[in-house]
Amino acid sequence: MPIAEKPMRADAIRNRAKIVDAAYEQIASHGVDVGMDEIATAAGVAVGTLYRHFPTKTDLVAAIVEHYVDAAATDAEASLARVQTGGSRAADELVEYIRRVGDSSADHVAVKSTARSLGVEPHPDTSAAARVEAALAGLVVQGQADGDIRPEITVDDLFLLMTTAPVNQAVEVRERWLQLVLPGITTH
Amino acid sequence: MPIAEKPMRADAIRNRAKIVDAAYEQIASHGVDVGMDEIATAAGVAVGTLYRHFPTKTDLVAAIVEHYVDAAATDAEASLARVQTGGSRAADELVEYIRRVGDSSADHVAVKSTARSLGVEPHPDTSAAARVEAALAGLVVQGQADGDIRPEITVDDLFLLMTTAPVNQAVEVRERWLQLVLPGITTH
Amino acid sequence: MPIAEKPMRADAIRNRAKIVDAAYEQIASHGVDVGMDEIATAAGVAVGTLYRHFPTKTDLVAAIVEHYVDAAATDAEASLARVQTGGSRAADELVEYIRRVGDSSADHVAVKSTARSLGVEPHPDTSAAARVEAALAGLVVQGQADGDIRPEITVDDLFLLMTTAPVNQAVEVRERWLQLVLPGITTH
Amino acid sequence: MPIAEKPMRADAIRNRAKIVDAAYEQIASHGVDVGMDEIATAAGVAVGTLYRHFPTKTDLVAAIVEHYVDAAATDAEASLARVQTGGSRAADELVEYIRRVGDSSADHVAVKSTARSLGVEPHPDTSAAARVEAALAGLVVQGQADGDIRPEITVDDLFLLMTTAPVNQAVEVRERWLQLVLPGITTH
DNA sequence: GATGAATGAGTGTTCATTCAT
DNA sequence: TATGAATGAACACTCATTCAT
Repeated sequence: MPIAEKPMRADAIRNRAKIVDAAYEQIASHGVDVGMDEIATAAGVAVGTLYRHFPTKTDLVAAIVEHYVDAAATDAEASLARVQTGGSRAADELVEYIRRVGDSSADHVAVKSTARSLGVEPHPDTSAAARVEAALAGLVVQGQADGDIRPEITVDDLFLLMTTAPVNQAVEVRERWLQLVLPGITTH
Repeated sequence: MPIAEKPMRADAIRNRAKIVDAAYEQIASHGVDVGMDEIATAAGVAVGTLYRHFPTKTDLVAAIVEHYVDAAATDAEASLARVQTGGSRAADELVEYIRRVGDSSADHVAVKSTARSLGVEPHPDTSAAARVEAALAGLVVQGQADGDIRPEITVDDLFLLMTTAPVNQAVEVRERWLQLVLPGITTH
Repeated sequence: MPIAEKPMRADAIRNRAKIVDAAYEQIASHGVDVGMDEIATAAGVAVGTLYRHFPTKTDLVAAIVEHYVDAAATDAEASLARVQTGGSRAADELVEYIRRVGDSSADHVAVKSTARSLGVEPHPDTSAAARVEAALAGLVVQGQADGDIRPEITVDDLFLLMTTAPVNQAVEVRERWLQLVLPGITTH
Repeated sequence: MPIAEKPMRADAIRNRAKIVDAAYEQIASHGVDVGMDEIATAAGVAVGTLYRHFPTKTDLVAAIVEHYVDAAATDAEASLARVQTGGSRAADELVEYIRRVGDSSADHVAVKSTARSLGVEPHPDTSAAARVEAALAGLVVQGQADGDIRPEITVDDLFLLMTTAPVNQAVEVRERWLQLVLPGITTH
């Protein structure tokens, strides 16, 4: 039963979003070591405001990761939906999904390493993470029912592979990695 | 025409070794951002000494990486030797080698990311790196001749996988990763 | 079109002044090599504050020099004013001015050499420097019209002498130097 | 009555000379802040050797200054000799001497400021300084007897002017300075 | 609530000097 | 005695965080 939180003021919400976006952008393009001032400037607010929303740099990064996971969750759910409506095959969606996750991280080099370097848990117990898990589970089960995915594969296996994907490398490298890794997942 | 380098003094050699060891240890356990002072203290020398041996933090990290690659090279050559003397099967040695590399890095969390974060080339054109490459090439060729390794596999593929191995995870996780990845390399 | 600069906060202005004063004092009495920390302490602020106002030691010294030149400009203009209102003779004012500049620098040994050693231009194209030049030019012209100043003397000549004055010596020495140098400027 | 000092070994003397030369060169061209290591390297010895000869950087600089004063002394004595043999007029020699001192320092920018910045007395009580003084005294007296030099001028006056000469400026500037300063010394 | 000035511990690095070889 | 490796205090500068306005 959630504690009733006073709703944020409209401009505070707007600021929060601006900050997360700017921080994402800055950290992605200049690495974890961008200063808080730089992030604040990029977000068009003062440092103080930034600290009002995120008491710690770590908190800010955690928010970014959550943001990122959230997008991934929405993506995964869309994949599952396409399968469930008969629009496509589960295994194909799974492969495409892994590829897309790698691609999107690739544009934003440092986010993952950032998260780790600041001790942010890779899989925070967010609802977003849970949503990814649920959607992928759906795809795996269906893929196995189709006989396309190896029966012993679990969602954790997929997480393991995705968290070790060579995100900050050229497309060809990422594609080659996918080809190397696929036989361990699929049945053919 | 050999370059006439004056041999280092005995104590200087000892210090250099102490420094590399301590730096390895410190960076591995506390991340790249350990201070040079901390490293020096851990090595039992003064900062100045550290800087006499490595004019820059980057130089120090490069030396550590080289040290690490060197060990990996010796290991790979031993594997190849065992195969060439008929002592064991190339594919088996390859798998074991990958596992060992993961194990050894595992104790020392951050070294690889460290190297990258400081702009140290992952594969500096060291003789050590060349040695690893040569030995692994030998294993791959033999494994393919044996029909154990997929014909399209190259040494670069192995590097790709090894550099994305989940080094900083528990044994079981690393083992699971190996099982997921193996089908992409071997023929069975 | 005036550049819209947000006015500094009152306390920031106060701090800036405190810093310039303290830096002047410290550098003057202990030489250029006083640490920034020492200057900060003397100013009663933390180093960070010092760096917020002057991003570089060189910037700080430049500010000090400007401060100093500014005072000299005001002084020179006062001299010229006295002459123009008929209150005194141009040549006398000139001599007194040179003496005063020597005196004021004398308390603060190293400022000039400091400026030079940090690569700060001796005559930055500040309005202050221009003001000194204009006022001295006025005095020189009038002194020549009076027949007191040698006709070939220029403002640059005065600068040359003033920048070579023995600022860090005892009064008597400085006075003797003035007597040695005067015949080259005046007609008697 | 000097204490009998054990004569230096031949190679020690050679080293001392090499060091002073190298130090002169280095400090002149790179400023006071050249490291002792750099000086030692330039002199072809190890730092330890340098420190055996000069226990302190200040001592080394003092030695350089003495070296410089020594050359100036020889020069001054030659001037005096030319006057005494009737070869030239004292006042002319004096002016030329001042010009030469400025010139020679000019090649070696930082030496004087160096000396001062390290707290080396400008007129160490060396025999060399005494020789300069004696020779200049001879020139002054003769110049005054000739009616060319103002009667109130002393050797100290000359020192005062020479130590304030704009040594590190272009020839034209130095020449202009000389013209400005001459009327204070001569009778015409 | 937002601002941005102030804080101060910490960083990598230098260099005069000492001392074991 | 000469060597050059070791020392360590000092330096200019940074940046996450706090707090007066």
